[in-house]
Amino acid sequence: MADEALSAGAVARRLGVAVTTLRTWHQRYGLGPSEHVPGHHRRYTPADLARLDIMRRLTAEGVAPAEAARWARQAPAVLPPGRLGLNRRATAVRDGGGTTIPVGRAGPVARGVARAAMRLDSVAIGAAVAHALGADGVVPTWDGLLRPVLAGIGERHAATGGLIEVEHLVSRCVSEAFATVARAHPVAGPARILLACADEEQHTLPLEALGAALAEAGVGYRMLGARVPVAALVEAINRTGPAAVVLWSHTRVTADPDQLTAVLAAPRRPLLVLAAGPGWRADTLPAGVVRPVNLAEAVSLAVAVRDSLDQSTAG
Amino acid sequence: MADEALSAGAVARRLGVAVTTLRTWHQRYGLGPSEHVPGHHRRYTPADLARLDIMRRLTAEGVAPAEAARWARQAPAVLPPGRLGLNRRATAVRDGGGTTIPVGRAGPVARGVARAAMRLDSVAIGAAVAHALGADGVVPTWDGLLRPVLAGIGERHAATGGLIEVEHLVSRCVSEAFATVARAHPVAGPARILLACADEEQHTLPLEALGAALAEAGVGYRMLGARVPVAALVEAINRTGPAAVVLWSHTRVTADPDQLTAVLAAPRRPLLVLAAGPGWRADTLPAGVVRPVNLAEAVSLAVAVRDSLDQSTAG
DNA sequence: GATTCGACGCAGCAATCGACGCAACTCGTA
DNA sequence: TACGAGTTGCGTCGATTGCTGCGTCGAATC
Repeated sequence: MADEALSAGAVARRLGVAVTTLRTWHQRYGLGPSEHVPGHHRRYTPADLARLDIMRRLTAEGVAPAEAARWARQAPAVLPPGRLGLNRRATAVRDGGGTTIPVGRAGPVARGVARAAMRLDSVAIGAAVAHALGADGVVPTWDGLLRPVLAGIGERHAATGGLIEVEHLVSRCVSEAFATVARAHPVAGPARILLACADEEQHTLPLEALGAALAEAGVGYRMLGARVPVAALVEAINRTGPAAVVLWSHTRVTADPDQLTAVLAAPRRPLLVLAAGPGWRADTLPAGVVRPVNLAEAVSLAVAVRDSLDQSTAG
Repeated sequence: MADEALSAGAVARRLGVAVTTLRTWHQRYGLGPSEHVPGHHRRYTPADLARLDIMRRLTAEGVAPAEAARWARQAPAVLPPGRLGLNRRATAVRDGGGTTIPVGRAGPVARGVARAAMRLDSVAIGAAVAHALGADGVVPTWDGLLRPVLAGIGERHAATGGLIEVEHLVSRCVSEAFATVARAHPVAGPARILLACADEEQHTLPLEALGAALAEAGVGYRMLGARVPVAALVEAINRTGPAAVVLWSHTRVTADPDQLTAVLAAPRRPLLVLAAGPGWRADTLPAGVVRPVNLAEAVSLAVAVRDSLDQSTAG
């Protein structure tokens, strides 16, 4: 029970900064004990300590102190990437065979989309996807409907070599649906999140899903699209100074960690760098890069960044 | 006191222009912070930001920067995002260069799109393109606006090697706009036209333009998308029995005439086979293949096929 | 008596300042 | 068709500004 309240000296020693700095942070950035009577000693609760720890970590990573403080002040400890378990088990429904796409137990809607895809019926695909997006939202639709269908097509394609036209057709329809969602949710503020594919990477759909989810959540973003060379990515970062950068890599060959290193070494280093997609290997990622396991996790991280204002130096 | 005043860098990042440009605008057009002591840092108030936003919006609409600045300077600081005057050039103002995309004499709207593209401002691009599509229709917009801009980007990309991210961004925006057009014109009848890229061909945009134009004309079509192998194309033809097939090839390497031969040899041979795109060479095309020189020609051919078909079945 | 408080000052460094120049685009003219 | 004039965005350079961490000092707190 000794963690009730820490004195300023104890906190300073624990964080590795001077006591005076702690006072400065309190005065300049409002980053102090939540309950403090002027003139009396500061007593830091564990929550205050967590805030200060975020501040310390961000400044250690090169984020400008004022910005780091803003981030730390309004962060309800979002940095630990918690597991958002959502393995929803569906009831085992048997469905007929024929020339279809394996969708596993993704439900009847997925099966319907798969059949429409085999018919090359883009109207039906678009209608079904749009309806699902409107009814369930982007993230559930992606996880529960689109990813299973696309995975099924991919599986089939890998096994038989055919079905390429089906894959393209579904991709286009899904892409259109995402674009419609994004257009239906215009975002007022400036775009603080940059979405880009890794170099040579041409799978844009997951990034578009993320974009649609962000638009749904009211977060502005900039989408660079497929095959972004490192130089172009760094230039875009310098030009627009995003708070977060999401780099998507679908396969291992496009997941060159040097791209992430280049992003981290940019003059205007983003607050948050996300390495998304199955291509990245966790053990080769440079320090300071977060690897979301989920669309949902990527969205929540990006939403958390939204509230951080820019103004790198002006206080 | 946090968001009262923005630094120059923060404003530049928010607008998507370089910091030096901001200073230039201040010096040349008097478009700077209302209270600024020479030698001291510039602090932009929300009102100043609103002025700059007017400047940004006007330039994105194609207004010459000097004129846009004049407009923004004497704006009552509170101009909601209403539609301002359209692309009418009042006085003969010379329009300069800078780091832009050459659009030739394609008009102020093209220049506005080019400027917005350089700023990676997808919202402005999408709005301008959507407005042009709605006002002028697909074919004129493609020939008069989109193709010049895209050609300018391509030229510049070929010359300098950069600008890839701009190219992707514009492509995506245009693609979304086409999709929106297609969705706004639902076609009742069956899809009799099949649109496909040649094998290994990945430029989809011209095909999407054709699709949007067909939708606008009330002609149903099926879009297969990029990189369609010959086998997949033939199978799709057999499965759906289209009256016309459009095969797009952008570069010469993807324009293998054997693909056209295979289409002509399909069990359900289409009434009309179009070899579209600059990749095809007229002297190597098999007999029975038509080569449209234009988007307009492709559209009119497709419309003709539809009409003749309707006559034969319904008459 | 040890520690912390608020206030103040100082040195290092990143961002910005003003000035200047360059390259590129458009347009009028020869 | 070629070329010069007018515009425009932005990179560069040396100087300046202002943010940042921390030390110091007299008074107050524990």
